[in-house]
Amino acid sequence: MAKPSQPATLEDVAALAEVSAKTVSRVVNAEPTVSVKTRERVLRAIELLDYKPNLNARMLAGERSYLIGLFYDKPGDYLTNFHAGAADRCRESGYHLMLESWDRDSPQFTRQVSTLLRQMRLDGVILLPPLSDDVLIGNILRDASVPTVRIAPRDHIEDSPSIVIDDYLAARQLTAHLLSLGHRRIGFILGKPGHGATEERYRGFADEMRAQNTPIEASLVETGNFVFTDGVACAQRLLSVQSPPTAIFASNDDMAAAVISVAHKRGLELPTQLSVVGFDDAPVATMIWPLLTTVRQPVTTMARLAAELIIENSPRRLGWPSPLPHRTLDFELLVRDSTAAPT
Amino acid sequence: MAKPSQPATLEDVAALAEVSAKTVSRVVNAEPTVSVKTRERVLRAIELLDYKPNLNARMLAGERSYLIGLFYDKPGDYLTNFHAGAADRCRESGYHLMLESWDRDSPQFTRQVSTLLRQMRLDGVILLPPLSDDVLIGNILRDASVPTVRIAPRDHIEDSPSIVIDDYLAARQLTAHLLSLGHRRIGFILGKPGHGATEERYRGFADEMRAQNTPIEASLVETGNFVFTDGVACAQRLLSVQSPPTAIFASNDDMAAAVISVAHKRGLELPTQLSVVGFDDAPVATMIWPLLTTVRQPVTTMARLAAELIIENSPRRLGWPSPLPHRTLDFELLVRDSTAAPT
DNA sequence: TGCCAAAATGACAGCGCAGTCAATTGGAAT
DNA sequence: ATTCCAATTGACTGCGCTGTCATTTTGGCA
Repeated sequence: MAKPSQPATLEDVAALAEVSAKTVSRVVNAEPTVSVKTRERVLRAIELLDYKPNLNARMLAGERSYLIGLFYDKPGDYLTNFHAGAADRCRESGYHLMLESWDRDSPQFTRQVSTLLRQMRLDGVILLPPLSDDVLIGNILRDASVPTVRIAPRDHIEDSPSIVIDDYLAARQLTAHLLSLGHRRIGFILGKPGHGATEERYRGFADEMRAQNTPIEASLVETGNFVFTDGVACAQRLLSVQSPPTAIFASNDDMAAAVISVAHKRGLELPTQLSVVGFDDAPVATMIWPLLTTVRQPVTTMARLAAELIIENSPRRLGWPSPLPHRTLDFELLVRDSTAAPT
Repeated sequence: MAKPSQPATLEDVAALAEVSAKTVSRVVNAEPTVSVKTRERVLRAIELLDYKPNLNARMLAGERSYLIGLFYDKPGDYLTNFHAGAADRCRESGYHLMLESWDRDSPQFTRQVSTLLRQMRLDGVILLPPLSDDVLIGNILRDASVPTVRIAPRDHIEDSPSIVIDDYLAARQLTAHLLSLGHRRIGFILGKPGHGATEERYRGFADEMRAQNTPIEASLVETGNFVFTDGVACAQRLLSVQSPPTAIFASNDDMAAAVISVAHKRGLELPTQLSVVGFDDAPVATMIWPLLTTVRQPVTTMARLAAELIIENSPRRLGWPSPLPHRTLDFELLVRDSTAAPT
């Protein structure tokens, strides 16, 4: 592995292998029309010169960019995991990730996105919630015909693949767990209205309650917008009603942590006097006591899959395969220390 | 703002403005040698065609890439904030961030990094801890002469700028806070050995204790490696000694959360029976009860600054200005609910 | 052996821009 | 008006690669 001060180019390899630059290009791009003998000679030259194709040139000349956009707006802690998973998959195929942070509420949002898209070709874009449900950005991407994969969108959008877990089913199972422990008065803290997960998780809760003939009291349903501070307020209200719930289902772990912190402050004994479940297995879920019973999404796997969908469809620019890939991945129910039978 | 299906190029603008492509290039790059009249005409044409320079072409043709690498390996929660800050600053100057996740312990680490560097020109790289102290990656970047900014490195490395907060001073102040409350037996949980912050924070603690004639007991110093689970073990040991400490200084918030969770589990009354301080103002700091007394690093500001250093030095490829910029930013002492006078 | 289609290879242009250097212009000084 | 220099502008090239299409080679078959 020689290490020339000036990186080797296609021409250099071509000269060494005594073929044309175009043939080297063919080998690099794994085009089938190269004889075995030639291919091997070229590969040896590539090895020898430690040749790496220049991405910028490829982007400029070719129709691929080897770049995938990962767009987010105020994500939770999972961003790090998600990025790691997607980056990993990208590296395997010589792709790269361009992580872009947007502010959906900024007046410049639209302009910024379309500027980016026209500045560089992206082979695809992965949309993280809540961007997965954003019509504006969806349209921009469609108009620019950038293949888009949505993570956990509210609805299946019929022009782009999506990757989800079954929030509804997970919520049902979590509720069933609480019910099986003997809880009957269960409080529920909703996420942010309009967010896909908010509806599904509540629907799962409500259906399971109904299935087991347990009434849902209106006074025990609060809206916490997925954030800790709102969760605190919800918990306080929930625990102040005449006959407080024996268990609380928070739509995510941050809000569950809020419930637990309020309970601690009030001197409640956990989990005996109050059971709490969250959702997401966020870092905080295992950084408090009692450890949260929650649902884990396979974030890293989702990320890999999202990147993979784009990478695999990138060469042929024919659009997505049909039927459109909508993958539902398995979640994991994590029963930990925050749930117990009511006293 | 017309919206042609085919993005406008330099040529298009040149034609409309009735100048040469090169002149448009000059305007776009804010070169001084363009007459006011011409510049205005060109600017109008740019506006009209909504022209955006193609990044790939710029990278290929010019000596700049408008790309900054943000390299990390297992960062904490602050990554999201850091990325957002850096991305923000980048966008202001038409730059982009390439977030790269490495595994320092992987045998392919070196090869992967140098492959990336030869695949695309980066105008600079920002190294997040613990990569800031990594000699291997430092050398690769130096050999490739990629301007590098280190975040919170252990030592000032004299060939690249760094951005730090004064961990030592912050730790002293945090310790002084505990001391002023009346604590004398104070436990300490160290971070990961070798990590820059680990040493500085302990040094600050030790110096302040010494300055106030308070002995440090060897049995009250544990090593928690900055992670929650190790923090749990440390806390258990610390609270099991014959006469346990009345306060515990954890080198970061995750470990402080661990102390609090153990205390809850043991039924200790917080903060009266045990005061706890953390470091970083991580998300968990405000997602538990009692809210953590801690130190906030201006992560977003650090990120902006790091990006800015690279952006500003990018045009002239003369290397860093001298003296080398080593910025120490102000931290913020956040006294919240986890500290009180001992009973 | 010769013929032909298929397979393999190469020549060349051009992606969109910035660097180089030569050509032109403008204006101040004479 | 003339001269001269600095300010301004443009022509041209090449960055490293891929797409297109022409050319050469190969192998199967008559």
